Amino acid sequence: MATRKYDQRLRADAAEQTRRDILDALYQLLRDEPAMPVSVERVAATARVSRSTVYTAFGSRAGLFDALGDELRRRGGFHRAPNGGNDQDARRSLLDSIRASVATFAEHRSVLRALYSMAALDPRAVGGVVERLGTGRAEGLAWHAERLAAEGALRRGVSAAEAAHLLWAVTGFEFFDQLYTGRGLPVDEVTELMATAAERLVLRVS
Amino acid sequence: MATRKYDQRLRADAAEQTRRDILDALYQLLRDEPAMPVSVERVAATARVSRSTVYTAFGSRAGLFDALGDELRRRGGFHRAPNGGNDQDARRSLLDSIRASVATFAEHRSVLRALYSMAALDPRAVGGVVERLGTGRAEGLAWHAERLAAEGALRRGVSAAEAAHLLWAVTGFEFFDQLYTGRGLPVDEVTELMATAAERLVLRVS
DNA sequence: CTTTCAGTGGACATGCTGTAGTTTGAAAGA
DNA sequence: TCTTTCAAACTACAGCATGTCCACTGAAAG
Repeated sequence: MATRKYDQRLRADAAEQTRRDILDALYQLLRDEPAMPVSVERVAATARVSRSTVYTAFGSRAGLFDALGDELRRRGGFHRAPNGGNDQDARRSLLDSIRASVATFAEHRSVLRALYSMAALDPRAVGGVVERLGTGRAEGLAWHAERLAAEGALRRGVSAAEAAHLLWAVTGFEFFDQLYTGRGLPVDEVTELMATAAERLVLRVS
Repeated sequence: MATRKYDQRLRADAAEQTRRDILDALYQLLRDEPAMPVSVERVAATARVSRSTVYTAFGSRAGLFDALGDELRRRGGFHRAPNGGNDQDARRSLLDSIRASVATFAEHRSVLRALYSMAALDPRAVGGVVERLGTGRAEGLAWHAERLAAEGALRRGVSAAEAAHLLWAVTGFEFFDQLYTGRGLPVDEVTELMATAAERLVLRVS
C-alpha cells in the first residue's frame, strides 16, 4: 500500500494538547468534587471533548486514571531516592524528603485519595500506577534505612528492616491523610507531626 | 380497615434469618474475592435469595453495606472506651486495647478494607457506618489520652491533644493495613510494631 | 377458612463502561 | 492545487449495574 511519509508536528501537538486537557479535566473533577463518582462522560464534557476521544486517547477508564497517576508521579515530589540529598547526612535527608512529600500530599490530596482508594478496591481500576508509586517509595525508604543504619543514626535495637517498616507506615499518604483529613489538622502541623513521628520511632536520641 | 392483630414469631424469626444470610453472603464475598466488585445480584445469589429481597430487607446497596459495618462494629473488639480496662493503669489499658483491635483488624481485614475504601470514595455508599466507627474510636482515644496525661504517663512536652492525634494515626485500621498488607508482615509482628509505635510516640520512657 | 406478609419474579427506567463503524476537517505531502 | 493521512466527533449497540413497581405465591397467624 506504499504509505506516504507523514511527519506530524502540529497535529501531534494538538493531540498531546487534548490529552492534557482530558487529564486536567479529570484532575479538576477529583479535586473539586471528591465525593462524586467520576464518569468518563463527565470527564469528557469537562474537557469539552467527546467520550470516544477519551477512549482513543487512553484506551479505557483505568488507562485514564493510570495516566493521571503517572503524571502526578513524574511531577510530584515523590522522589525519596538518591536524588538530591546526597550531600546531607542521613537524618537530615530523611526529614527533608518527608517534608517534601507532605507538601505534595497536601497539594493533591483529593486526587491521591481517590487513586489510592480505587486501587484498594480494585487494583486494575487504576492500571498499575499506585503499585508503581508504592514500589518506588519502598525502594527509597530502604535506601534511607540502610543509610541511617550505616551512620549509626538508628535507635538502639532497631534494625534497618524494622526502620523501613515503620517509616513506610509513618511517611505515607495514608498516614498523612489520617491526620490531615481524619483529624482536620493544618498542613504545617501535620508536617511536624510526621517528622516527629519518624524521629521518635526510628532515630537515635540526638 | 380494622387490621387484625398479628403477633409474629416464626415469621419474624425467618425474616431475621434471611437478613443474616444476606449479610453473611456479603461478608463471604468481600472476604473471598476482595478484588472483585460486589454486585447486589451476586450477594443475593450467594445468599440463595432473590435480588428484590435484598432491597426489601436493606433498602439499598448502601444500606446493606451499612448494616454489615454495624454488625462488625457490634461484634468486633472496637471498644477502646471505658469498657473493661478500668482497673488497669492507663498505659496497660492503651496497649491492651491496641492488641485487641489489631486482632479484629486482621480477622476482618478484607471486609474492613472494602468498607473504608468505599467510604473514602463516597461516604454515602456505605451509609454512615465508617463515620460512626471513626467517632467512636476518636472518643475512646481522647479518653485514653486524658487518662495518660492525668497519670503522668505521657512523654515530656506531649499534650493530651497531640497524643490523641498521634494515637489516632498509629492505632487505626489504615496504619495496621500499611504494615499487614503493604509490607506483608505477619499479624503478631504488626501487633508488636503498633504497640511499640504507640509507646515511642506518646509514652514516657519507663 | 381468611388475613397478613416475607419473599419471588418480571418489567422497566436510568446510567455506566466498552466496542465498532462512519464521517468530518484540517494538517501534511506531492 | 489536489490527494493522503489521521485526530476527533458522532452514532449505535451490547452488557451490566442500581433502583422502583407490581402482581403473585405460600406459609404462618388468627
